[in-house]
Amino acid sequence: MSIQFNTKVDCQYCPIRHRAVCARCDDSELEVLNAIKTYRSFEAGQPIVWRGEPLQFVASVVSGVASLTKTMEDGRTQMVGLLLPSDFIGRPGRREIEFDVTATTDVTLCCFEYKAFETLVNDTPHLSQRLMELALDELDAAREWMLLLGRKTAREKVATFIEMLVRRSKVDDIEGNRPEMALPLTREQMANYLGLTLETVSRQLNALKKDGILSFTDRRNFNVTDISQLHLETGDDADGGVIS
Amino acid sequence: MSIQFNTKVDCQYCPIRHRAVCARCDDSELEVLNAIKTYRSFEAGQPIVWRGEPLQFVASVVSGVASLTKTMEDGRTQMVGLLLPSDFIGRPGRREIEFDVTATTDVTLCCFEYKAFETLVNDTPHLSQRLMELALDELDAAREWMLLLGRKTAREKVATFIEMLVRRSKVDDIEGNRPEMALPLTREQMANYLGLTLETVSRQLNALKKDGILSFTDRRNFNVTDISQLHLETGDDADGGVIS
DNA sequence: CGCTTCCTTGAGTAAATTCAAGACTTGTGG
DNA sequence: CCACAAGTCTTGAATTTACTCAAGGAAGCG
Repeated sequence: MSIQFNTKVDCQYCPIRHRAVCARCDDSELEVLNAIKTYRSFEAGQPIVWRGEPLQFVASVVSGVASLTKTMEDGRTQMVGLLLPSDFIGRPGRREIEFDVTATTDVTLCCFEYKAFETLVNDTPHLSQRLMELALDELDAAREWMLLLGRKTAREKVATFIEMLVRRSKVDDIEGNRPEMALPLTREQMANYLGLTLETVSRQLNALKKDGILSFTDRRNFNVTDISQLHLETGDDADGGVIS
Repeated sequence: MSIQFNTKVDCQYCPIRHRAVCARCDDSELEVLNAIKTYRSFEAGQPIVWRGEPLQFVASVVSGVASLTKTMEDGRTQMVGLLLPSDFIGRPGRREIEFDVTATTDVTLCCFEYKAFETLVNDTPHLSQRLMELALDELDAAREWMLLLGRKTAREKVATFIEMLVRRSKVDDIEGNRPEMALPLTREQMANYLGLTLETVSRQLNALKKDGILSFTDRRNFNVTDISQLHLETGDDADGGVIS
């Protein structure tokens, strides 16, 4: 069994307070949200929503990582989104989604009953504005990923994925030296995100290790040993704009 | 010089009236839009907006086709969106975009000055709701394309592209028999949309012709001779749900 | 007519996949 | 504590798909 995390944290102390759907809400709006929110936990591997199934709730990811995946009839699958803390599940006016949402690590969600949330959105510009921002951010991210899927080499894909993990996780980390990080996905899941096979992902990760860009403490935990070289490997800039 | 098309058509008779950003507007709202709109035309190949350049206007595509493309430093390019009539350029709160917008055929846009439109959106729920719907539609389309780019074969990619053209253009056509259609993109542009090379696109189109699925009157104009087989070739269904 | 752009087709190549075998990790039960 | 199984990951060898390179044909435009 996974760690349960169903104790409601007051929004004031919520780690995703300033990035989630509630980011623009004032104190009184936050009180309303606080009153109707519930926490739910999912173990790694569990489904959160099935494709085509009507949403019972919408939710923000509080901790952990969830994935959005599309599957073809013959089993080929493509991950079309990765939900990290502060990301949102569910869209106004869309009761069904056309991909599966799955917990890839243990996940805690801050949930709102579908209908109640919809009503609230209609009365709360701060919420609907933020939902639009989140949707546009996702659209930008999806298009960035289209470039990766269509045009990048295997090595560039893997480097880009690692760089994205570093960028997104820094939000939660204390400034300064770069702590060890965990891969929230298996080789197979990374392959499905990057449009590769699991063998190719494995080979490329080990190549980045051999080249002194990453170092691994075990198969899932690593350090970036050369962040500027990592950036060069993404193909995103001719000359590596150093990140940190 | 291309055909100019700068005569303002009254919204009432506008071909995209019921699908564009104005779809939900009532008569009085339409009057306001009608007063501030202007038409602009672009010849095939002309840039409409450069990446990073502040938008002077937002616009709906009235006729023609425009493309959104991302380019890497070394010249690799990926088309991340295709704008057909009724599609919208520009998003609330985002004055800059991170891709180039280019006319791929002669294009006519229904334009609104950026600041004026933004003000109007804030006062008009019918507009902001519709903008959200359009953004979510684009997000769905982007994710569908991620599956194509990451997991489909060259043949499936080309078949999917043709099927999408047929589906989207039917909107404007009279019901019944399938009229001749034009490819709005060169082989190279299709390749950039599909994550292929232009040679591969050419080979796959000719293979679909050889297999009796398409027939060409010239290089840019074709008929779908076997729509249900075309659907089978997209890989989207194990057994082809017949479309028409 | 000549130029340019677009498209086709062939031959050889390369990047990533497929297939296969085995190693490491973790948890379960003897 | 060890054996065993399941899941995950690595590595090698052969294969395949799409790419690259190259040449030439067709269409459009001055």
